[in-house]
Amino acid sequence: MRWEDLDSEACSVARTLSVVGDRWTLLVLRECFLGRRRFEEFEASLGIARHVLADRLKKLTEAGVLSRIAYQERPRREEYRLTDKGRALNPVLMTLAQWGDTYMAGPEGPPLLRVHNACGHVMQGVLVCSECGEAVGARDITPKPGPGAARPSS
Amino acid sequence: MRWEDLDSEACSVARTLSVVGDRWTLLVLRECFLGRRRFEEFEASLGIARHVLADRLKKLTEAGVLSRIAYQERPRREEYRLTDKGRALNPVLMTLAQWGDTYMAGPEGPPLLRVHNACGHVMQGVLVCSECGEAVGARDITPKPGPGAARPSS
DNA sequence: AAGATGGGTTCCAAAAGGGAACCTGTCAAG
DNA sequence: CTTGACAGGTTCCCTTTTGGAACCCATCTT
Repeated sequence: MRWEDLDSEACSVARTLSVVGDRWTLLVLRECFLGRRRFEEFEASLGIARHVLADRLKKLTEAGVLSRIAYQERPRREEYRLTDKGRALNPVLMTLAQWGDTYMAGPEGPPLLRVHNACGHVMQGVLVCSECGEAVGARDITPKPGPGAARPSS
Repeated sequence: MRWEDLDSEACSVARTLSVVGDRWTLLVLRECFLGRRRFEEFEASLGIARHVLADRLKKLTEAGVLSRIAYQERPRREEYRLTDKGRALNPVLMTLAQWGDTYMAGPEGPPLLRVHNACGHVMQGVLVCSECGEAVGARDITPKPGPGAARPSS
């Protein structure tokens, strides 16, 4: 299977990965959530090859996850900012970070904490059911075909 | 930067991606959460090259995300099951799936729905603050260095 | 005129991936 | 007792993607 074909799979995970499932893309997005916006900032903080970075930024922009916005004319310079669609990926980054906090941190503890602005505490994100509000684990849910299941090779 | 060096980055996202950040790994895990366990099942449902699948399963097993368990002797056959560490990745898969449901689904809607066993409703996972219980968005949190920040090249 | 800056593009060698064929135990059938 | 099937890999070859470094280009600054 080719990587670009993933977006036509009848699976939202696969479709999402067709956009962000690349080696570097999620790290670029991590930098975005930390406030990074400029090409050179991404390069310096990630150590990514420049042409790979250029390619990822282009693809993320085409996908509507980032937008290029000029921050000065003459010489024209553009920076990359998260769109709403991009900010909607925050839960993915948070859950990735929390798994790393739990399973990949050294004895000192996690490298980065998250403070909830509203309540002021260091927090963890907890995934709860939108309907009943209870926390949900892997075994608490049952998958069921949805309306978009088995699209007839559209 | 080399891919394997990611686990020594002072960032939990990077460390997590050093385990699951590969093109195929998250799709293998999706299959695990859907109940797939055997080599041939993974191959058939993913269309992945066999040696790549063998490599990913080996790496996930070494990382403690999957475990190999014999389901018959003579001939010895083994299957791959999620460990607790692996099941802890469920929030990552759920948030990926939900982003895809929102932004990548066709007009028909998402291909797969999730039913919460406890309350019986079709649900979305909502990320809430562990301290105050409020839903958290990208702009509601402020990162702050944690105890494991800037490890002195341990 | 000689840098410096920001944001890329080009080139080459090395690594990873796709596809198909081949290998290894074990059992079942003829 | 040879042939086939099954599960789970491994090998081989060729294409695509990376990593790394060099080069390009428009615009200020000295």
